[in-house]
Amino acid sequence: MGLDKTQIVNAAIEQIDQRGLAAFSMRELARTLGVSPAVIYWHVGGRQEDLFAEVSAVITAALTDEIEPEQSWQDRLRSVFRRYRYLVHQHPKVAPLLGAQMKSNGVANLVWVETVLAALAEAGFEGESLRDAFNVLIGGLSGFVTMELAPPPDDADGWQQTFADRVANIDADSFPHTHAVLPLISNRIFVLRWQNGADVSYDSSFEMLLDIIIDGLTLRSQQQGVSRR
Amino acid sequence: MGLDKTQIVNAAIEQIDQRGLAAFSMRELARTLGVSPAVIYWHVGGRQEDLFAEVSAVITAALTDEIEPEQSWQDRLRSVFRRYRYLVHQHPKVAPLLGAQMKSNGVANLVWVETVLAALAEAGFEGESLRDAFNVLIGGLSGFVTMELAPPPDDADGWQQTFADRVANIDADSFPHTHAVLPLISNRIFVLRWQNGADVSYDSSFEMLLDIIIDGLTLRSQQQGVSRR
DNA sequence: ACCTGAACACCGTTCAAGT
DNA sequence: ACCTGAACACCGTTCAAGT
Repeated sequence: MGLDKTQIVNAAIEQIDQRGLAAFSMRELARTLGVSPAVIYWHVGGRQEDLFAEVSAVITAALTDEIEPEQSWQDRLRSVFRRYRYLVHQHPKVAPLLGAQMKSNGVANLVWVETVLAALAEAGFEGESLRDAFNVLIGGLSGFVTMELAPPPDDADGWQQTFADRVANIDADSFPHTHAVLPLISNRIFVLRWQNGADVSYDSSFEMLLDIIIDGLTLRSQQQGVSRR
Repeated sequence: MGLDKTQIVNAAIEQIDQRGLAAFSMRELARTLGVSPAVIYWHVGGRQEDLFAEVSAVITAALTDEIEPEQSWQDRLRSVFRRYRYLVHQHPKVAPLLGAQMKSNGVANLVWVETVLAALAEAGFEGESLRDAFNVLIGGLSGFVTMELAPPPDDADGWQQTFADRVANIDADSFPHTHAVLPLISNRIFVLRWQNGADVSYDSSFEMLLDIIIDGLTLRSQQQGVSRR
């Protein structure tokens, strides 16, 4: 009675949550499981990527829970993408796997795809614009979460401090607009920050993007509807 | 007369372009430069992350070229994000560095930030909504490009074929909406694809997202303008 | 200032062999 | 079916020493 794929995947998630993706290692994982490295390969398939795909699948498994079919298509989309963000925030250090590796996001669950496509079909999208609307949602919103949770470097050298200082000393003559709003944006906009979305809230920015996209899709679905008649 | 930081960074870009980010190695880079590994550390700073940051900086250096100040703020934003996408597409395999690593996207150039903030200020954004508008643009649009160019696994095993087959055989009863539009979406939407944006065009999806965001910001800037008077 | 060589402490992955 | 042990071919990074 020994190891189990589920246990291995859970241990991997735990290890990533703690030490981060960059520090993850198959051998270290084997060590914490008290087992020879080869065991992991035996249970999970030939490559590290297979394990990462499993990790992604586990984290996104609960994506479509709590979707109520009687809601409007807009509200269903809101729910499912808010939930995506919520689930990834439970494991912020896994985020790059979901956003920036195709084997992982290819595994993602079909119920999710079906839910989004059903909502868009109900809205009246079809053909190429259905495809585009789908990609707008996933690319824009999952993309946002990926950027939001992009991992900072390990701060062995004092990178955070150095970068914070650089930001604080941005030249007012060369970059007047930036300088003028520095207290407002410092460490709180994507390019000028030394902490990520695990430490600084991007809630209101995400909500604004979500609103803009849903509104934009609503508008375009009506145009579609009109042109079909 | 020897090596130079610029040469090292360029060689690194070339190596990533060819073999991909996963296969990148400091030692291999040293080998192709005909030099001891230690040399790279001497020229570029103590860690691989420093080299990657330089790579990112080079690729995004030309971001704000060709911006014409007499254009409307909407058109300037369109230009700069289309150009972002264009530049990253020149080096698709570097994309994860820009989207999913903070040290890299922290380095990104201040002229870019200034350009975006200036456009948003002209639109009438201020305070928290300025911050959100900025994050909506970078998070949504750069995030889209990151997802679009998420690298597929090396196809040593026949992952592409396997996945393509899985998609082709999606069950019509369990996933009716997905099944109904399969020919349209197969390999062309983010979750159901085995190639990425380097091989399959996402132009129209990106343009739709760009339109939606600019339109949404225009609307919200007018509401801001009204409330200020 | 720039480079070499060697060393340290690791990796991922495979494979024969054990039970 | 599940696991061990050892092996192969690598890594990133540092440091003394050379010119």
